Amino acid sequence: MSPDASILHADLDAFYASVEQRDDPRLRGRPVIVGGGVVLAASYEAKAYGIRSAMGGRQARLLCPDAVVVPPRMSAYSAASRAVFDIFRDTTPLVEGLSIDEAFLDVGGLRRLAGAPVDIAARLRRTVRDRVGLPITVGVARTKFLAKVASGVAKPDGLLVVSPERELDFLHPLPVERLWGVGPVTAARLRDRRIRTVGHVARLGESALVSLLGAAAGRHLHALAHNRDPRPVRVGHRRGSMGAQHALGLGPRSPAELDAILAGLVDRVTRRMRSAGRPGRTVVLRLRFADYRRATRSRTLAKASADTAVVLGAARALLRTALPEIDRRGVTLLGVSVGNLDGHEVQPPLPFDAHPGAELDAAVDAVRDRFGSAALTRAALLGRESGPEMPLLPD
DNA sequence: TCTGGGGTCCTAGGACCC
DNA sequence: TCTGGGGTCCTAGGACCC
Repeated sequence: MSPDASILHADLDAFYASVEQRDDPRLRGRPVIVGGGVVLAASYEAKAYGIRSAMGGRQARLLCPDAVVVPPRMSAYSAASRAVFDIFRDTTPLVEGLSIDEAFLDVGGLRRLAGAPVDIAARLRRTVRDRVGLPITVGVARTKFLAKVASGVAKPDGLLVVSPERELDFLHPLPVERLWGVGPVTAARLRDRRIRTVGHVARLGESALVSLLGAAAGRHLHALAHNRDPRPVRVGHRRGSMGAQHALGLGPRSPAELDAILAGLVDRVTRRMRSAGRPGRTVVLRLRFADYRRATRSRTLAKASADTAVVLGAARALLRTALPEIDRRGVTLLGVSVGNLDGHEVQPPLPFDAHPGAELDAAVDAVRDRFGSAALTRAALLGRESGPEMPLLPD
């Protein structure tokens, strides 16, 4: 890991809402909500009223009746994202995208060429503002995790560098919710133990955290609280699954309706898989019931496929098995995703007599059973010298 | 806070193999 | 006759992220 604070986390501010304000001057300076049923993004003017992403639309309008609600324009956001990522890649070849609106950039090797990380970050922010017209916040630190925390603290439209000698001073007073991987459930679990800040987490032993949160989460949190995060910025890693889903509302649905929706979802997913050249093996049916609890049903194909008919066949079989439960509980969301992209074909086990090494395996087992492993080793050594006619199995 | 759409990673049990 | 440990794959569920 570089001893320098040279990892940037660049994060567009209120991305969808900012694109809307950029493209329609009447929206600038006003509270803007993107998305109707649910808030996909809220401008900072709307956030001031307590509106957050993923909030119900009704609740949002109650908090701020004057907010302008606009439908999402995904293609405009994709285009803006591509333009911003082009600027990222002009800055450094080491760009790791995290989502449509944020990325890590490693600028460690660029000091002589492009200046100190803080100068590179400032220039990056200016360029994104000038060329794409969007506000972006950049955090700079020695580790990915800390760079992300820094950008979160610096938002909106900010720049924050955490120098290596001030890392824990910066980190420890922050609330635990700032740690990557601490959501509502984990935060509540920690709060019950009076653990409220990152500093409190750091003072806890790793084993205490592991027993509280499980092995992976406990070790992960312990490491982050001490700013131990050795992960490098990785270029060009590909996603492991692709999916599509559709929310349904509360009305009853006939099996024929569900089947039609399912076919539409599979068509969308397999089109994307084919255009990406990424066949997959594990078909997952995603369900949400009327009580908003979720369930998945999955099935793994012998061979990876991006074929509509093949994936639909598997999805239909899964839906059929779920129909009784859907009947009882009602369904409010249907989704299909395909994982195990590029997964290798699994060879079915060969029948005993077709297995090329089967006789040898049986002979080896027989020798071990009757004479022990020492005899087996001796036989193997002799076998190597004397060739395949060496009798392994005494009659 | 009454509910979108797209993902990631971890856990845990069972099957199966060596 | 009884007793092992380790590894992989599959399925299902859950927490979390943007």
